[in-house]
Amino acid sequence: MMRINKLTDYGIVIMTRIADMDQSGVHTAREISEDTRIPLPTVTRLLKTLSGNGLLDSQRGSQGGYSLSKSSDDISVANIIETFEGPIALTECSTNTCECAYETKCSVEEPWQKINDTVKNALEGISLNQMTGKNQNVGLLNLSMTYRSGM
Amino acid sequence: MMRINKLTDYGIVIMTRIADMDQSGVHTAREISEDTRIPLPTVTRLLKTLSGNGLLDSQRGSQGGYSLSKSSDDISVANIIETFEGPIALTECSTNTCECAYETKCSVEEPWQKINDTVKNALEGISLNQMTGKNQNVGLLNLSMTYRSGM
DNA sequence: TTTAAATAGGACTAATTTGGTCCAAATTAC
DNA sequence: GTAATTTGGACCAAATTAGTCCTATTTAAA
Repeated sequence: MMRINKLTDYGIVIMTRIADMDQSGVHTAREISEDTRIPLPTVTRLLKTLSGNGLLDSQRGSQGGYSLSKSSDDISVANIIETFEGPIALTECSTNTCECAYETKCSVEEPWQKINDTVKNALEGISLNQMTGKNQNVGLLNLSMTYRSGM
Repeated sequence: MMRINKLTDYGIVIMTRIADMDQSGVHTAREISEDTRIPLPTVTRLLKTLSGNGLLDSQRGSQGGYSLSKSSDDISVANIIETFEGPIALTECSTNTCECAYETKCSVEEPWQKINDTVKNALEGISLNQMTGKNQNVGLLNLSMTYRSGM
């Protein structure tokens, strides 16, 4: 159904939640799990991935936890998705590793590249800040202005 | 990796191939299989789905086969994707059956709706004709003008 | 009217991906 | 030193996807 994965969805929920809470503060896996009701083992795994990819800073040990590595204005939905799913590409053909077993695919390659760029641009245009509750309305206005003008 | 399914990809290849060949002619599953090198059983299943959803007309019996149900200008990539994967929606939240088990998801719902609209618009803007070899360059020009102006 | 060439419908299995859990190790504050 | 954390990785279960196969139906043409 051309969905992003559930874990990616969770990842966005978690990032949004951290941004919604104290942005400068440090939050533990347990805290986030209780807050989002996503099971703890799953949350820890997601947090590891997010920090491993530089979207979160981590602090080990007692009183440790995770915090945003940069402002929620500077983190895009595309950043989060790519953390979990790799480069945004609807078909293999649009990645560099295209083998094109069927020759017809190749005539189709460039249009796909454009399609993927469009999708990627859309996702890069949404900041984490726009996903939070506080700034939701502002974010929506910006967003709809951004993409409607071209369609 | 946020990909469309392999079968959907095949579906697009098959439709493109039919559009590339004689558009008004009738083509059998065997012919298309040999042409695209996609295994026959898989091709027959895909063709059944495509005709069942109205993108292809089918004619049974000897001398039968499949043909485009309408002009390749009037068939979009979105049409083909939706045939195999249902409504284009990156998250469940953006469909009508959203249950929002985690309350944070809801603050995120509207941005997602916008994102999905963007993706959907992009895919609706690509016609099958633009995917074919002949009209490739023309199609690309149109496409890039369409979506670049807004980004 | 028989036969061959097609599509139609659906059941079924294998392969792959995804979701989720768990454990042992390393780090840090108190 | 101890408790609270993250880190890294292995592991399994569940769900989805890919692919095949069989039988029925339809149609053109010999």
